[in-house]
Amino acid sequence: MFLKICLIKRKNITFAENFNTRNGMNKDISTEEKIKAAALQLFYKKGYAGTKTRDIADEAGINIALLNYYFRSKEKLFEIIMEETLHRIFRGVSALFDRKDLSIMEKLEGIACSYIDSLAENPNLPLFVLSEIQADATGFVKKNAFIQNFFKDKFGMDSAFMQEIKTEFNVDNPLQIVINLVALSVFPFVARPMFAILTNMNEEEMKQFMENRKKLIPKWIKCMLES
Amino acid sequence: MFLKICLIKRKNITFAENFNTRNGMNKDISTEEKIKAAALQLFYKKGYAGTKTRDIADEAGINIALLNYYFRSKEKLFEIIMEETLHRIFRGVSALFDRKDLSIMEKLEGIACSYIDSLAENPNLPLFVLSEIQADATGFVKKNAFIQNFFKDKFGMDSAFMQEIKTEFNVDNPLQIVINLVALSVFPFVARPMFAILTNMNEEEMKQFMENRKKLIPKWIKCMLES
DNA sequence: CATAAATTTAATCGAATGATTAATGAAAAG
DNA sequence: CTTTTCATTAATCATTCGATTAAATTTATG
Repeated sequence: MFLKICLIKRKNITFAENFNTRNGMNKDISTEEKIKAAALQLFYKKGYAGTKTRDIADEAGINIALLNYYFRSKEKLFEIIMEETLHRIFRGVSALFDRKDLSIMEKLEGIACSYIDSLAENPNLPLFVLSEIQADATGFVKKNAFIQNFFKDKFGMDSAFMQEIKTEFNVDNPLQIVINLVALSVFPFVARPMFAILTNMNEEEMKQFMENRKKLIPKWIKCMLES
Repeated sequence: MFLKICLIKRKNITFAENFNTRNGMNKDISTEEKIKAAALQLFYKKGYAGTKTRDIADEAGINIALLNYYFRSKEKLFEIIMEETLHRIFRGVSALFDRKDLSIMEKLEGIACSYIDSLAENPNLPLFVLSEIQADATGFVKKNAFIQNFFKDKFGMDSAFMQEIKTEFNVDNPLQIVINLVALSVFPFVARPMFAILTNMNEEEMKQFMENRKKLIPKWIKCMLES
């Protein structure tokens, strides 16, 4: 009963309204956003099971009850964050692929750059997404069905992009190349925690290392395509 | 008190003795191994926090108390599995690197092959290791300090191998190449759950895809080194 | 066989965890 | 100013979870 009322209430108040009326013109971040920001950091680092609602509340500087007041449950909060995360990832790639003025090589370069830039800001993101899928693949598919269609559209065997690669270069399986591109861009971030331990690199060295790859990866991919 | 006695007791019985006397000549797998096997599968898939002792017990077909009888706690069991996992990973690479009869390219080829072969049998392994490090890097380092020295020995900037690469080929940072080798070999397994969802590949197609890479990766690496 | 030791089980304890309630404080509306 | 609505808190409930105990069963030993 309580929950039903609560949710109906909140439906009438969009975030924008709340933001402008209640808290008075961006004065400080809304509670809802504070919770989401805290939850995101913790989920990214410790995963769903490893993150406790009390930790989120502490990190956000609020009461546990507020978390449920705004998001109903830990699981719902998680779903929202996962969904926003996925959209953030795919939106960037999507925009790049819709541009008609870029050649294949330019698009490949663009992917590497945009991945590295955005992951530099969220280094824990890819490992978070991948391990949650590993933990519960069926649940993930059920909740994020859109992804399959998206991928089929852009990277399916008979998509424009894949056909172009196949004809322009003489490659058997373009999927191998696409995987390589993502591997070279994303893996250093996935392996970053281990990499940091092994190499004793500091923050700055690590950043420079990744930065260098933005120019190197397209070179490597090009030489794969032409070999 | 109970625990102390329990542990002291168990120290006098090595696994081999137990195996041959108690259960009579390999007749069936020892309880200890059954628990470890079940725990490994679950830890690999769901991570430390996501795996419940009751699930391990169910999977192994035993009582929860037995888990603590043999391993004292969930955490100790986890540490054992993590340690064995790490040793399994590094032992293979180590053996390869100690061979004097192989050229650099042969070693690089060997790494790709051995990674792909062993990960084909434990596809969930890399994501497990990497995400546990992400969840608690300091704890990991404390418990597995040997890794740092190992890596410094084999892949440190002034190790024989790295120096060889630097002189034989004209590469600025050999670490970039090593990371690429690992990325190309390991990433497909890390991304496997997502990859499976996106491409709708079945088990057999996936296996063939990975198998093909064993020959492709050395080719790609070679062309990176020579470009 | 009888006794001791090792293994296994059922029952349960205490702490942690997700969620809820009822009360309080703050802001908006009339 | 009063009333209503929304936001926040402290306290607490119900479950889950890791761990332990004491008893039962099995296996080894003299």
